[in-house]
Amino acid sequence: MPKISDAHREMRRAQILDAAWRCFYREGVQATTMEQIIKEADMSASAMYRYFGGKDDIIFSAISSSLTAVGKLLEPIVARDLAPAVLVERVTSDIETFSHREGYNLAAIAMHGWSEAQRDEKVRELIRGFYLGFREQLVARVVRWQAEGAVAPDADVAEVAKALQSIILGYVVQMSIMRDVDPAAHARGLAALLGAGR
Amino acid sequence: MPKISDAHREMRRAQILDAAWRCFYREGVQATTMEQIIKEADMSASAMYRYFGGKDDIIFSAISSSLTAVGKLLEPIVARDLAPAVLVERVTSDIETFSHREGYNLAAIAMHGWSEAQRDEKVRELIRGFYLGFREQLVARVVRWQAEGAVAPDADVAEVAKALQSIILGYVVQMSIMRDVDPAAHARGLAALLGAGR
Amino acid sequence: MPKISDAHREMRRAQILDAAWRCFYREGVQATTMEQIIKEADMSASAMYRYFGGKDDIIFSAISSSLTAVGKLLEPIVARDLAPAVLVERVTSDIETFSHREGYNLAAIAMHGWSEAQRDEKVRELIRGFYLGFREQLVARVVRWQAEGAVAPDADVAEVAKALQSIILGYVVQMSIMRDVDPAAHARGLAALLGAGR
Amino acid sequence: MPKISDAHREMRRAQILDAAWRCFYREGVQATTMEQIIKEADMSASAMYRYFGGKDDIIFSAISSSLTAVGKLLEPIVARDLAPAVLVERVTSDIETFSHREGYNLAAIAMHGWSEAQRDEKVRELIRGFYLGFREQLVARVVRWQAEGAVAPDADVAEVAKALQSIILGYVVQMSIMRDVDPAAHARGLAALLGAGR
DNA sequence: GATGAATGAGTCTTCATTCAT
DNA sequence: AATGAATGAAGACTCATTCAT
Repeated sequence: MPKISDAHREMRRAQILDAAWRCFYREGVQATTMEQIIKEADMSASAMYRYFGGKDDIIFSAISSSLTAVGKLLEPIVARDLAPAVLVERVTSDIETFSHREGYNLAAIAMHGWSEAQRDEKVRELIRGFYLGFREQLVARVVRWQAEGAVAPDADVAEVAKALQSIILGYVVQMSIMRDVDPAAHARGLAALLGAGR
Repeated sequence: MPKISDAHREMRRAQILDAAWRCFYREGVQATTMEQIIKEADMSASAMYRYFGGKDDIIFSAISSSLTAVGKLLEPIVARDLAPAVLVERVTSDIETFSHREGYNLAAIAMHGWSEAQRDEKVRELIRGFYLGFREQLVARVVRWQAEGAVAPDADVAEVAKALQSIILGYVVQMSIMRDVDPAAHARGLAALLGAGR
Repeated sequence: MPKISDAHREMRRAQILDAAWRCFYREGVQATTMEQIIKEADMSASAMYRYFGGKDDIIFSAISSSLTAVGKLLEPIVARDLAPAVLVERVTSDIETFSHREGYNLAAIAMHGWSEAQRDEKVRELIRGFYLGFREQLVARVVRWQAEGAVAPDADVAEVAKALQSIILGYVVQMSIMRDVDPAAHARGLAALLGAGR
Repeated sequence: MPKISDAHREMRRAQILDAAWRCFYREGVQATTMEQIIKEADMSASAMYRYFGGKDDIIFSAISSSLTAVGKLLEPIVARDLAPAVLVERVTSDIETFSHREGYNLAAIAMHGWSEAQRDEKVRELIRGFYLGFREQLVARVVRWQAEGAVAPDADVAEVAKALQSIILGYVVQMSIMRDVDPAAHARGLAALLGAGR
């Protein structure tokens, strides 16, 4: 009897979070009203409050689920044995693909999440934790590059990972603001710059 | 006589925009209320509407004036003859300094501005225009690096500038979310990565 | 077969009314929500509506059953042959005992009932009817006091009963507001005052 | 300039509290909506919130101002040199007169206040403090009766005052529930009862 | 007979903006 | 030019009640 209830509950929650992101993407997180989310999710106000404690809960859960989705997307790429510029290309390319396939702009969502993080410490901790986890994976990647001789043996791997993460995050910014970047071209530009290190 | 009025007007506008940023930084752009700005600027509601058309006008003007300030800060650095990693270090270092000196977090402001850009096309055009202008300066810088042999002669300078801009923007993201980056270390990490291009 | 059903029905109704009073006592009658009663009675919303027509029905029935309980409590006391001050002491003492034994504060319940009576004529009629019935018993008591010479032969027994009822009701008020009254002390104070009539 | 503001403020607050009592009297405290008070006070919702922090603030202030009014009414009566039954008659008679003159039923208001006191400790403390203050005046009165020989010299004056207060409070209850009491008849009944103490 | 998810109307409160003074 | 009291519309959230299962 309650078996249906549990699966049903998760389905409803996902339906609501999806609707929320479609609104957040269009209107911004704070400017989105509960009424908009409710209408987008095609349910009643009171039904919504059965699944989430309130607007803050929806915002937090939406950002959280978004990060989980991005994590699932990027983890396998970083695990592969790719050179720096190629890694950046694959990551940015997958972000682009994911954005368009899912119907909501992942880059726009990131901007809203970062903004929200500035005013809500809990959200900042959530995003920060996720990014630090991703950075750990980058560190592991850099360690292997170092073993292969692709990175100087005396380099601080943590510092390299931070620089690498800057490039990826900066791409997302340009993707959502200038909208004139392209994974392949960006990777070529990076590769040319990498050669400049000599 | 109207000269004083004009100067007065500009002073009042600046006072309001400063107050607005202090609020936006704490609360987020959309979540900030006019009442908060009014109290922070220490003036009456009606006085406020004498200097700005409304909330949207304040948001747009605040972002615009912020960009102008950042432009003035960065232009001289890009004009100097610095190697890539050094350039990035100087730019990020100046952003850090500027943030703390002015009493409001420039990185946080950037997040809010980018978020706002996703829902207000006019704001996006404003920021985009500014970033494209900055990129032009980076292109000029890359051209000179190419002339000096620091960048491969067959590289597309626009692509290189975009990659460079990613690094700077990504630094700002990490500065506002992870808050564990440091201009010098970040530049060292980048330098190590640049050497990887061989 | 319908006999069990009837007994079951009455048990369920009593269970609900008990739960309702525990809520009313804590939250006030109007401020109590159906959800609170439902949770306190540990049943489903729809089950509740099978036994009562709605919130108003529960309120009315709860007050009614409460009055019945108080009636059963007080009737035997008034029937006994006690002097005025002793009667008041026994009545107030039994109200105190009943309050604590049953786990819900009878005096608090009275306040809520009286308040509800101000806005719902049906409730007022219910309580009024009960109090008039109790007063009848007091009248009978006063008649006997008069016969015994304890009350002046020319006194209007109805007026004396009203005065007596005031003392009892006023005790309940002080019990729920000041919470510093005690049946014995109160009766002693009354006895001292009674002597003042000479 | 702000001189008008202060007088204006108090006038507005009084206007709102008056409107609130008219509503509380009809609907009960909790069941009264802000919309009703707003309409009754003939102002906008936002204007209301300029003068009171919210519904709870209005409730508390309304009860508080009501107690102050009752205090002003009763103090001079208790100060006079009257016999017990006469004192009760004057007090109840003035409460009756005040109720009808002011256009809102003071007894009904008392019921609502007592009920509210059961669920809001701050309200209970407010009312309790007021009643204890009134009781102090009664104690002073009893002391003088004792000096005059109208009360037994060994009686505990505090206990007598409590009994006296019960009679007054109980009258108010009967006034609002049975609505068949009358100050003079009630005082006569009390006097007959007082004589019963011999 | 029982459940608990769903609802629409309503609740308190706040907002950006205006206007009499 | 300046004030700050006032507003109508909208904000988040809750309620008593019903109905498909």
